[in-house]
Amino acid sequence: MSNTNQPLCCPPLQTSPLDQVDAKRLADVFKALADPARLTLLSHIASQGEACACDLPQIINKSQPTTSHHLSQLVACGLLHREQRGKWAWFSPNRGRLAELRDALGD
Amino acid sequence: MSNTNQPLCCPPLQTSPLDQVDAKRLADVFKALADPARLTLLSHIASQGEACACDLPQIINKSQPTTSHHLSQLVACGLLHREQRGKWAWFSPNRGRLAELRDALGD
DNA sequence: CTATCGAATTGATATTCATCAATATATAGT
DNA sequence: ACTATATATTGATGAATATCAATTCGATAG
Repeated sequence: MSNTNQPLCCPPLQTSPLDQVDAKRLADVFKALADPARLTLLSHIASQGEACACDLPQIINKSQPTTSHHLSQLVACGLLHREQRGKWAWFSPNRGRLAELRDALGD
Repeated sequence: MSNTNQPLCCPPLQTSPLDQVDAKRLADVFKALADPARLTLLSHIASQGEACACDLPQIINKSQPTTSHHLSQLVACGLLHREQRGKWAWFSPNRGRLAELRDALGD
């Protein structure tokens, strides 16, 4: 999907009309936030600073594959970073991306 | 759906873990933003200050019923206000709600 | 090299959602 | 009341998505 290191897009929503490309890019990120389980994951990870994948199925009360799937989506749209440490996968928030989102919403 | 005049929810995502109720509430609003057509509508309306429904199908290049459906969703989650003026329906942004969303994302 | 354990992928299913054509509702003017 | 126009609702359909069980992939330890 999108390159996580590249800026997301666009001047603030309320300032000038979005063009088609930016609307699609933004929608893809909001899509990732449009699910209670993913919001819970993101919030949990962001408030801790980081979290091990091994602990996350219990946080959202879903199976391991489902949890993995949600995490992948958050990584794919650049909201989370993933790091392998030995056998374990650790996730941390991409606060820059969250700031970009805030800016896109705002004035 | 949710009461538009009531505050949306929750301390910032990155500050403390969302509880289930807040996660659901937030997800519902993000769901409304998770579509390019709705983002385009919101952005168009917010940058103009207001807009007549009559002009909006051409903005997103979709049918009148589809456009109406998208507008309803944006109103339902409190992102847009709707006002009837004679035969026409006018929509304006709920900037307060957008600010709440920004706060929910941010630090 | 093999066994083990954590995480991702595959395949299947049920649900949600975007979209449009057709129809209904509402508002204004004659 | 009747007509015309703007918007909403209904019903149907195809596409996308969340979820899990089963399997595969990957990494470490013996």
